[in-house]
Amino acid sequence: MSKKNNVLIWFRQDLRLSDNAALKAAIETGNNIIPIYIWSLDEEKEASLGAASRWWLHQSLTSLTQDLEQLGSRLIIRQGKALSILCELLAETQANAVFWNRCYEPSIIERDKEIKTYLHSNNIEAKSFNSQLLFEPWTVLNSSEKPFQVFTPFWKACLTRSITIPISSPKHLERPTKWPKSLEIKDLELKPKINWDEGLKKAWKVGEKAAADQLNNALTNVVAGYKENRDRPDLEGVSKLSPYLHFGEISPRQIWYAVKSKIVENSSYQESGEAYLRQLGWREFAYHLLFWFPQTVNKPLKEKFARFPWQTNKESLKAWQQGKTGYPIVDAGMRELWATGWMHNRVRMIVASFLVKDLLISWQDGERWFWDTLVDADLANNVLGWQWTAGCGADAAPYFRIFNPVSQAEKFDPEGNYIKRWVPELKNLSSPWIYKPWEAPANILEQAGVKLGQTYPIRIIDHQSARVKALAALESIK
DNA sequence: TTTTGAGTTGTTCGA
DNA sequence: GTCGAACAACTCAAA
Repeated sequence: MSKKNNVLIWFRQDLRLSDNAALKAAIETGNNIIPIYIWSLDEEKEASLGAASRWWLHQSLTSLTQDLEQLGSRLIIRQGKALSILCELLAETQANAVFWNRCYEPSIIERDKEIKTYLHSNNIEAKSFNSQLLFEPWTVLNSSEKPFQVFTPFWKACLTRSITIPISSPKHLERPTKWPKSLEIKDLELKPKINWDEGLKKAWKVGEKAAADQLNNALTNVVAGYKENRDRPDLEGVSKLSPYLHFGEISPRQIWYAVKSKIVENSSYQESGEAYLRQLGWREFAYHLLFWFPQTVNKPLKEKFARFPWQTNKESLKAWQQGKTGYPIVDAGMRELWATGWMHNRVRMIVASFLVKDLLISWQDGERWFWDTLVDADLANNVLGWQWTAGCGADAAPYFRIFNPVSQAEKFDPEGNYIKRWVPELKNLSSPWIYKPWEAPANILEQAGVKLGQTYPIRIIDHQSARVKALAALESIK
């Protein structure tokens, strides 16, 4: 019997065993599989994780390790520059191949190219696969062979293509005769040093199994009512799959086919099902734009926005970050974010519009805060969302679309339950005062136990005049 | 080739 | 209270 070779399977943003194209290809070589994870702190600068995402990663690696052990395998963890670590591991294990699934952050694309070139020149097989997107960004072009900059035609073009059917999990992984050394997960120091993660622990179960449960829950309880409830932060109206998607604990193809089969089962599911899948389309669009316009990581796509008169105001920024703006819906959102590492998408738009258009603080400041506090922080999606709100991105919101934080709250949190949950000091106020406590009569405030400036902040800005200023600022860059 | 209409997520104003 | 219009500029695709 001939001795088998070893092959490295390099886990990155694909922390799952099912529908993992690189893993499948590694298995098909018939060789022994050595699963590895490399924590490259300094190297992946644009994608280097924020605190909430690190917390998630710790849990996710723990879960992946357990899942691999069930297959008789392990996860080898190392820390350092990816190429150096790969070379070390190749030497230690005598492996002759490295397989991975592609990432699309510009700095990671560059790094991975260098790694591939280096390995090939040293006669190591290095192969990358698509397991994170429905469509590779370079394959979706308009009739002039250029990247789309408007969502609807982009998505229409996508829908004419076929989507690869997901692969099921392996039952067993061949192990090497000798395992290389591994760090322990705790050595990566991903968990916070001070104990601020209680809310995250309560809000989330992490890992591939949890992702599948979350999807099943969404298929049963969310997707059918998606069209109607997706904008309601007070209800269970969205799937909350974003962090699982970011870390690759579930793949978009798995979600795609799960929703499609629900539609086939029950045609009344169709309209909402397709509205839901369209959101996967937005994720694709974000990756597509980041690939074609990598400078948008920190620069506005619409160049005239480089001249926009952004304000620096540390106090206002801090009030926004801490959920102390005096606008209940904004504060509720920012506090939900801080407590759970997540915020409802409708509320993300409201708080982002408030930062960018009411406070005139740059979208990059908002983007950084979201990056650090979201468990689903994802470069492509975060940049698209903030540029869209600021009006400087592809297919952006029109400049005159300035969200009114009072009417948005009245419309999408009609009972005020979302506000009451996250801003409990207002819980005894009723409609309409809960949306605008500064207009409430003194006796109402008193009955509700609210003292503006003491129990709840006085609003830091007047929306009506802020709106006028924002329009003038936008006029100034025309 | 040129033209035309439509395009995730809104607000305000005046009839 | 409800309703329609106006609020740019530009990309894209179909006519």
